[in-house]
Amino acid sequence: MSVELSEHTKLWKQKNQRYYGGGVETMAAAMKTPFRDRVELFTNKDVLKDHYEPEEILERDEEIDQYANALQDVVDGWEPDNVFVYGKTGVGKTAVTRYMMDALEFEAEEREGVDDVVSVEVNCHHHPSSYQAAIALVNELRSDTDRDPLTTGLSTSDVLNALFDEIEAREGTVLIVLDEIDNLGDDDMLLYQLPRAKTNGNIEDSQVAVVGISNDYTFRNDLSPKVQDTLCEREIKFPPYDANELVTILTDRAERGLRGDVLEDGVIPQCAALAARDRGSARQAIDLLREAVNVAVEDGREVVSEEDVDTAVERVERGRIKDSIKDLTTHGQYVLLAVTEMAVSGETPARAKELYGVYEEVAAEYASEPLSQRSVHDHLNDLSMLGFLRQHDRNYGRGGGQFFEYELDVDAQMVEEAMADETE
DNA sequence: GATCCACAGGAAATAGTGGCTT
DNA sequence: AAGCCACTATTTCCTGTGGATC
Repeated sequence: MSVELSEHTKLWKQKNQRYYGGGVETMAAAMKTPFRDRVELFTNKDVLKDHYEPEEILERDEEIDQYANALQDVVDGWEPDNVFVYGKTGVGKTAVTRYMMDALEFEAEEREGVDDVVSVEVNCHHHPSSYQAAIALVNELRSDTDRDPLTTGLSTSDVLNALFDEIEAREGTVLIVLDEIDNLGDDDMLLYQLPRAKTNGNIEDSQVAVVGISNDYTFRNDLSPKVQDTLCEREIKFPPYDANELVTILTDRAERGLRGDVLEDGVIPQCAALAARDRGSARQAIDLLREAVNVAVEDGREVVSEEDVDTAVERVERGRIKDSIKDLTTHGQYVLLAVTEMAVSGETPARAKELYGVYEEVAAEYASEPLSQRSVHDHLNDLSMLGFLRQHDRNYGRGGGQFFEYELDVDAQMVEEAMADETE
């Protein structure tokens, strides 16, 4: 009986034969490794990664002007306005804000008679309540001193007082940047307290301004009116990038991060067009470009073609789904699986009641007590918000009543793959 | 125009986690 | 160790709602 040997097993056997057969001196010389020679297309990989911060901001001149206008008071030595920045993900809000903060700190240093400026940034995605964000702010402010960081367990007022103390100790202008501020939901406490710290006498020697960054414009309307007025003294809107702007950005990144001759002419325009049509996000466009290059590299080719972009689209989408599935609670995942199962057997759109039955089976498969219907409702709602599901409002009146039907809004196969990795 | 279906989703209560203070 | 405190995920109970039907 003969077994078909894999490519790598054959190589391994050959190596052993050559070495133990005495043909070569060392193991290394006999070795033919599974690693291939491949041509390096990147000159700097970081430039195309998510966390890369561009040193130059492109195609956002108008927004930078508006920003500078809003913060001019700081440079002139006045109490600054609070700023509310909004726009979808990947349109440069955070990058421009960081750039402005650096510029501001520098400018304040240069000018005579202007107080020092300090900026602290906290991402509310990781600290999704006023309380937690306040703690993070204190720790951020303490990070360049030798004071111990705060942990949870303190009462709200203790945390606030600690925060005011830190701000006061700076004796200058403190700009508090709250990124992804919509994650605070309707928890106003911090947003209410900070702008009023001065009038309430919590702070005397320093000045505070809040810069709120939000993906979601409706967040502004959810705030209580009092907070809305103070927080949104200045509003700066970041529109999505159009295809031309994305071409500029991608061209710049390609020049910094790739060898000169690796992209076919159509690649950058195609990435730009796809991203512009979808969300107008620079991050998305750059992800596409990077993955397209990776596809070519893995294939051992030296030139990136437009077909590689098509493959990249699928990969990026898959990665996105995988990441957000990871963030779901286990029961959120089961509910999603239930919908996926029904979608595969062609039973969607389905109403919550039907889905609940399938969900119970899924939970049983994972030896988990099923949650109540009410909770599954909430999970279905969450999944719709996150873009996994689409909700259809149905109303058949007296005979049928009002209810929702749900269907999958992403590729069923991708969900199954991602879930398989997740629950292994 | 009143009625009523079949839910959606709000409110309050509960259980459980993790960490600080005394 | 006991007592707080904040926070999350969940359950139970219950009110609200749009529009087809009476």
